[in-house]
Amino acid sequence: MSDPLTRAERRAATAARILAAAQVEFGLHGSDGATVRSIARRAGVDPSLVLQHYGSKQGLFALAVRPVDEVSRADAPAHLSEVLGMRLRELPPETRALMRSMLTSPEAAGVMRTYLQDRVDALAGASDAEDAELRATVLVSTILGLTIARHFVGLAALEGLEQDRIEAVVEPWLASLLDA
Amino acid sequence: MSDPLTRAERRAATAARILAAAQVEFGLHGSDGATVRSIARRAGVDPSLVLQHYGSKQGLFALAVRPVDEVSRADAPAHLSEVLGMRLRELPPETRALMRSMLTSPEAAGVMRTYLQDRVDALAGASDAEDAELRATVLVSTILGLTIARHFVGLAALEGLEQDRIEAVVEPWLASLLDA
DNA sequence: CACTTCGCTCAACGCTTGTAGAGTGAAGGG
DNA sequence: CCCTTCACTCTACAAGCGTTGAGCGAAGTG
Repeated sequence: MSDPLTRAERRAATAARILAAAQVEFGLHGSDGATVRSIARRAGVDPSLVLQHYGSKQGLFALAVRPVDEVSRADAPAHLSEVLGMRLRELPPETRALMRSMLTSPEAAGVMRTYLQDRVDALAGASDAEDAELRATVLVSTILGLTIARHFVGLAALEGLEQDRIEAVVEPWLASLLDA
Repeated sequence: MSDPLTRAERRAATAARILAAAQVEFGLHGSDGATVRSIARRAGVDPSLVLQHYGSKQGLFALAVRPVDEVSRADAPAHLSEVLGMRLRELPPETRALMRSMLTSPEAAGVMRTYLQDRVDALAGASDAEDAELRATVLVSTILGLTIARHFVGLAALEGLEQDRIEAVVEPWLASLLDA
């Protein structure tokens, strides 16, 4: 069933375990609140091993919050409802880690800015209206706000799994911003 | 011109200076990143004096991020455009401090949740639609997202002082959410 | 079976943090 | 003018941090 793993494979496996643990810890406590020791504890490993693998806490953080590049869709607006749906569900670990630190870590803020601006550009490029970029920015900011309100602040109306009802209200409203 | 200040007055003045310094530092670096020493340095005071005045760093933080209670308007929706305008300008120090820490400090998150939920309730109470609370929550979350995108992430289209143009796009769009 | 490689742990460092307590010197009351 | 009060500073400590280098023991090689 399971082949005996080679030394390199075992090493790669623990490296991956450490990275996953780091994403969880950064996602729970932010880039400052999460410590090398807490990450190591979660990965079941000695603290110094974390640094042997990733050089420094900062290097590990940079990897942990790197967004997985999504396939850029031609039909950007149609892609929107999909993104909205994902942001209202459970967030993937690297997204959680990035968002948790975006207000206190300049590095995370930079990654977030680049990521969001890319989204804005893709969205604005699909339109040729006067205010295209501004409208796209407002739309992206709205999804950002909903994600924070849902997963980090915990506003009552966004809790629970009445996700369909939320999308039913939000989606047409978002669409109306681009049409106008 | 200036009356000689009594001892109590001088003490109160330095206390206020420390609180103001704390709001700036918390606003710049968050509740963890700001240190008692950095706050004291900014206030031109010894670190231990900070604690003699406010007991602990946490106590000082709690005071520093306490929202100034605004007069609750009867015409909540009309109040909206005013709030939106303020959030697009420079943020007051206590708001900046609160927002900076809302993702990494459970205490700040709690204060923010209460504050936003109050806004939602005031807004939803003015309507009697089916989805009133959900729509109010989405609206409040949108303003939150715009504020973060403008002041903390720095999306290009929200920078600069084209505030009027932004409001011209956003205000009617927000209003349409409540009317529908 | 001997020898090397190397993934991993152990122990320790220098530094910064929040906080406590003693000390100081000027303001204020008799 | 003396003596108390007290706003403020100085010094110190224990804890936790990121990071480093030496050592161990099992996996791989001949």
